Amino acid sequence: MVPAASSKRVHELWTREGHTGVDPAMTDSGPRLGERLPRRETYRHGDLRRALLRAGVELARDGGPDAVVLREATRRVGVAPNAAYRHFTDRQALLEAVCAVAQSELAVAMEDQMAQVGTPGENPGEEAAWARLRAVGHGYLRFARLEPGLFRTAFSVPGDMSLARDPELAGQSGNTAFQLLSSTLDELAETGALSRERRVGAEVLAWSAVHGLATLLIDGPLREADPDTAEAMGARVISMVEQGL
Amino acid sequence: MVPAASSKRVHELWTREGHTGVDPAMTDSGPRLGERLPRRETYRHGDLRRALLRAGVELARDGGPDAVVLREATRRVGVAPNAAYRHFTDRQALLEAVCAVAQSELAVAMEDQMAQVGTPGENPGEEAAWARLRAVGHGYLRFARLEPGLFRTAFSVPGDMSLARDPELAGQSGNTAFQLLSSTLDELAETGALSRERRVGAEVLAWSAVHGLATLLIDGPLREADPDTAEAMGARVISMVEQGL
DNA sequence: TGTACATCAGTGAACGCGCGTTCACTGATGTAC
DNA sequence: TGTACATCAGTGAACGCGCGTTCACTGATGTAC
Repeated sequence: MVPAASSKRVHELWTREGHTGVDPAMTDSGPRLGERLPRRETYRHGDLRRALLRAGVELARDGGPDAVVLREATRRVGVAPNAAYRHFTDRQALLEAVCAVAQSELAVAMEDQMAQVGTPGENPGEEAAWARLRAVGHGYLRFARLEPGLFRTAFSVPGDMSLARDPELAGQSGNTAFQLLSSTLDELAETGALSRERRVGAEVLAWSAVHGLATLLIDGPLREADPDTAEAMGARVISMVEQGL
Repeated sequence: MVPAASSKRVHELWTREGHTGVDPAMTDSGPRLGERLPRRETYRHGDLRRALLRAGVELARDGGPDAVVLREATRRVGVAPNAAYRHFTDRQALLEAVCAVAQSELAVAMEDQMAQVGTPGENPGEEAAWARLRAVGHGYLRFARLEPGLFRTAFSVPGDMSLARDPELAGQSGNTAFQLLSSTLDELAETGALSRERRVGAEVLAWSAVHGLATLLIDGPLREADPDTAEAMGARVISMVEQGL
């Protein structure tokens, strides 16, 4: 519909190799970042890669990773099934791109919660650091409950800790979900709230607790829990982490 | 091959409606429970339902819930694809039966760990109660790491906490995984190690932490961790639960 | 005890489905002269 | 500025695959007489 801004440079900013944080085009559709004049307004389609990615994200949102079906994405965009192969080598490549978006959105959800506490610069001290840790956890749980399909997609693609710092998976601050957790724990160590010894490997402790609750709530036996109960469980799990660290 | 013992009563003991604990026929193949003489040695096949279930469990073991493919199960048993419909209403019914076996095996894995500590009768007191709680967690993690396919299958079928006490999902003691956790926490409350207030909802805390680590280790970003690291992470998560409860 | 019959576990063939992917193509776009 | 040409994004048709499921059947088993 609306042709996207697309000098090659700008175009690349919004494709797999370049973006940081959640691609605004996943929700908007107007031209972006007009620092350079677009050399042309459209390709044949306009910007099929991004359109397919957006369709893939919607599929993941509604049905998780298995719902990211290449033919359905092309159908939604109004294009022949094989057109996708101009932009993704195969279905797996599309799924991986969608997964990266999902991870970015997770990081953004965590940043949103953290913003309510303020940055360490704005709001220093031990108690604020603990509050930021709680915000990390609540953001994670909130995203899982509000976007279960994307949450599942974020963890669906083979990939290990080597990606934990991949800027492609980052939120608006340029940090990934893992980095947000990690730097908050660093801060707790710096304020002295956490001994050096206890700091080591603390990521796994916090992450396990919150990830487990998220999984049990959205896919597991706790899936029938109402939002208030889920919220209360989240608060208790997070408080267990605080005490147990 | 080997015809199974099968008076109607005995037969039902090993089918969906009747069994407790892990069906030994999932691993053995000889006749069982000979208290009654079999009225006949075989059906056409012998005992197709159980054979299909066993094949389904092997598929789940190797590839998780998605690998439980009805046609493949019949192929392995050496029977026409539609023969399965004499014993399962559809593929979902087979998957649910496999899921029940997986949950039983999880409970058994936990019982095995707990047996090393001894029952509350054999080994009473607060410290032993904590040791039993650690055993519950280690059994859970051990099963996830040794049988990731079955672990994923155990949590793959829609079903909520109303099944938490379903004898069909129980281990050898007749308790489900959830009941093993729950009664261990009860014991901690009785010895005074856990106040009434902290006892409430404690299942979710312990379960979340351990389930989260299991998920991250087998399907998630920690999947590359070597066994020793995984073991150490498990110990730390469990110790966090102890301190955080 | 022997025979006719009913049951129902398993067969054989076929169905429609939707998927991912490949092929040779076409025609709008951007570029070289 | 105008024309010929190369590029390559998207087309149209088709492929093979494996799945779950349905149908009318057959023939061994257990039962009624």
